[in-house]
Amino acid sequence: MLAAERRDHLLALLANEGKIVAKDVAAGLGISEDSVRRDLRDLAAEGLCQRVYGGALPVSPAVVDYAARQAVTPDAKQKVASVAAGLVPPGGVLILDGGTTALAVARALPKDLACTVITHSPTIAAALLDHPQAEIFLLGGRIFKHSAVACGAAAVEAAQNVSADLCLLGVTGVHPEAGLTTGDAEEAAMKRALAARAAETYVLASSEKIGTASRFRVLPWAEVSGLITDADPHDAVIEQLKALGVEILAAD
Amino acid sequence: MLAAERRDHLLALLANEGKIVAKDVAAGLGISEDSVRRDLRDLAAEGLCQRVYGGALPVSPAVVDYAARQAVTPDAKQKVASVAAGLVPPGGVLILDGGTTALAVARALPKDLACTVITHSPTIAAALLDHPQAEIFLLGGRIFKHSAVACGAAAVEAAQNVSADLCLLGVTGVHPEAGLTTGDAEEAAMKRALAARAAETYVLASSEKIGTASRFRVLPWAEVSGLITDADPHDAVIEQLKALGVEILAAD
DNA sequence: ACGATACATGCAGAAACGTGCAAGAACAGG
DNA sequence: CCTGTTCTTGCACGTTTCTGCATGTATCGT
Repeated sequence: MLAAERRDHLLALLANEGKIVAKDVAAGLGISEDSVRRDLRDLAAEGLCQRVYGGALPVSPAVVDYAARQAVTPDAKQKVASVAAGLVPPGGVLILDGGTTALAVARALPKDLACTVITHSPTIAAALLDHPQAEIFLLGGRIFKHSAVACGAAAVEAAQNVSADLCLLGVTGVHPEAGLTTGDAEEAAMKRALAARAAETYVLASSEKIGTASRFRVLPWAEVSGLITDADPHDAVIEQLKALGVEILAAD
Repeated sequence: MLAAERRDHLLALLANEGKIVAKDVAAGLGISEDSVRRDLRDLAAEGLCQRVYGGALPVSPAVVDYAARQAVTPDAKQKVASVAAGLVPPGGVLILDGGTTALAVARALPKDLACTVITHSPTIAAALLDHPQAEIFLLGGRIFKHSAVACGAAAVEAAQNVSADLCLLGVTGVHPEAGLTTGDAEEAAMKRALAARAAETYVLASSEKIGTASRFRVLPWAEVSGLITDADPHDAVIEQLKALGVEILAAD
């Protein structure tokens, strides 16, 4: 059995049965559990399944979204979001990325702040509906289900027509050499397009992302104004970033 | 049964029944009460449920509401939405307007329907995230807070670049002479732009809108394929519309 | 106040996990 | 055809996580 064939088999299984039990699949196909686990790990990295103890489950944006809406935002993200929200001046124009941290920023914006928010996330646009003074501009395009944001050519094109004072970007990896990274190429391109349209770009990264890198680069450090994080300011990685000239905004 | 699966099961149970009794679940799934209690403890820690003696309850009434909102949708809109959802063929391209009735349509679409939905409503885009087979295309633009949809020049321009088989339009007034009307000029223009991009246009209108007119005209009857409503087919206004050549799809 | 039930905690066996390693297959270049 | 490289795969190992049970404590209903 070819590796790619196995991969398809797993995805089909996931679609048909709604779950994968590593042990059963290994026994069924006559291969080792290690291979199954490796495949699942890869699929999960690509956002095609959700890895859980014992196997995998389908990525369920509904559940994620549902959980994100109801769950108390983790403390770290909350702190980062508060600091980020403080960067937005009255009357300012903000480009806000998608993702849970950015959503926390949207919620952290003062309810009566008169500003303009440009976003490619329908979730964030919806969250800002109860900010009566905020002008919301939505960037359209094909919705990328994994992270629930508009991506692709149309979205990038739409982004070309806006300009902003500040861009707040969420990423999955923050690494001194690799720069800012994320797990999907389309998303990386979109974030790049957003950052290019703002005078200043600040990155939102809770501490667990510091020192890690994902597959696709978003931006090098030269194009980033600063990093907003709850990580220890004396952390080795943070110190390295400071040496690179990155402004560090501590959230704690 | 996977641990994560069990967790989902608990959340689903919570949403559907509004409560969880640890003992019953343990017996039902054939696992120890300890495991159930541990899961509930974890879920509570994440803010996804409220732990109580003997089991758990939803964190807030809003949670049950979220799952049950489908049912909570006024009956009339629900019926209209069901009929409308039935018009969408597998593989079809649908333009879906904003508004509560259209939202009901989005929810009424079969979860595994492979179709493309084009919308200018971030709310509807978000609601469609849990339709894994649906391709979502979001039309961007300035968000009109009143109805939470993208409107204005940018949105109309974005609409020019798409084409669809079917357009489902919500309106506030349905009148034999006035045609379809709504309360805002920008919205009316946007709806017009959407209808122009689809081969067929059907209007969603629960009975209370029949025979009324708002300030701004959306479309004349000549450009509408049909009307989906729960109003009595023998209603005087409905009869008039039939005479005008409007196809009436009764929802009851 | 009492018994019954639910609970948290610690513990131990089992299962799943990640990692390093080596054997083998696939492949490119000479 | 041979050789070196890369990638895949299964195995072994130590580690982490899960689960059910036992224990003692807290809470509930009567």
